[in-house]
Amino acid sequence: MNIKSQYKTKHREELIAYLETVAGQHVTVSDVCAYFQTLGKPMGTATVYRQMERLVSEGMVNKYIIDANSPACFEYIGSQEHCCEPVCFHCKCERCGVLIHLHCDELEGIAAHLQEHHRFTLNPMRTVFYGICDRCAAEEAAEAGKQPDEAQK
Amino acid sequence: MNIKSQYKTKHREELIAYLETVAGQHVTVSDVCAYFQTLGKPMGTATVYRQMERLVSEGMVNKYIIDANSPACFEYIGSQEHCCEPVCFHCKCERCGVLIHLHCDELEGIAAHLQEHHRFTLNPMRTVFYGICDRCAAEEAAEAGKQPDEAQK
DNA sequence: TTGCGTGCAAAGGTTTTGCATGGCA
DNA sequence: TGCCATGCAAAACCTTTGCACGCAA
Repeated sequence: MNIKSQYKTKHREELIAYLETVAGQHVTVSDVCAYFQTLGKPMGTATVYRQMERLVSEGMVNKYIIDANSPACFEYIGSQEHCCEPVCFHCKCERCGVLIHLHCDELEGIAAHLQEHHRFTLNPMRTVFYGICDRCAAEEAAEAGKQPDEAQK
Repeated sequence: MNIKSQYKTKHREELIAYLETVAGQHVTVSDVCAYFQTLGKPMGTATVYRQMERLVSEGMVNKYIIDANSPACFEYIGSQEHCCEPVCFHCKCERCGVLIHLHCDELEGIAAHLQEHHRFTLNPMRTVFYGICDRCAAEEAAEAGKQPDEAQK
């Protein structure tokens, strides 16, 4: 699960530094490229993809697939210092994009259940629950109330 | 949530008939096209996409987005004739990529739990549990035993 | 007859890959 | 010095779209 090589290049450090400044938000590869472009320190698309892939497998960054046609979103989560004792679960609102961190014993039971009954070793760092947060649910309900036939799109 | 038009074309009927025969399994658009190709009744890619989109909005088919690089998976659920809930959960192995789909009452409790205790409306169609399948876990353990430093790739 | 459905091809966008060059250790 | 990282460009891939024709109602 660990990555071996890893030269500590300037690009890598700058990328991590930038990600830290937007921790808790989601950024796309093109966001990253645009940012370094404006800094006068352009970073190639391939480089960003390759570094992101590595950061994801290192557990330092989460990757979210919102939609097949949208670019992937990345979120810096650091070294999970805040998630040390219990496992940290993430819920992502598909509508407003808010990311909710949960420390919940009952959810931890999922991992045990999957292991025992389905022989599947869950990786909570990589797993994201997609859905609708309560605020968006309320807003959608309100919209549906106004225009019952146009709730979608 | 309903679609208006709807001519009852032959392609549509044949597509639904095929989907019924693979109910409970995942199929991609290219699977569908390949199937009709072998039947000598080729169906255009665009047609399949357009019909699938409609079937999804009609609630007859579920669409699953597993990974940014994988094609979307579709699953026929019909008119919910079969007793259980139409939604299934997915486990994706990070190592070999195998996709496991589960119809599991205990996992469905998660949705209820998230709703009641965290006010989060889970979307099981978008949610994928990442982890390691049992076969890969066994292989990794074997590799780790042989060569502790080369578990990956 | 009207207008949706279909097929083909091309476009759109994201992500990956090949290869030569540059930088870290 | 060796090997990884980078950049550029091109490829690969899935999905959508435009347009002309065919078919359902």
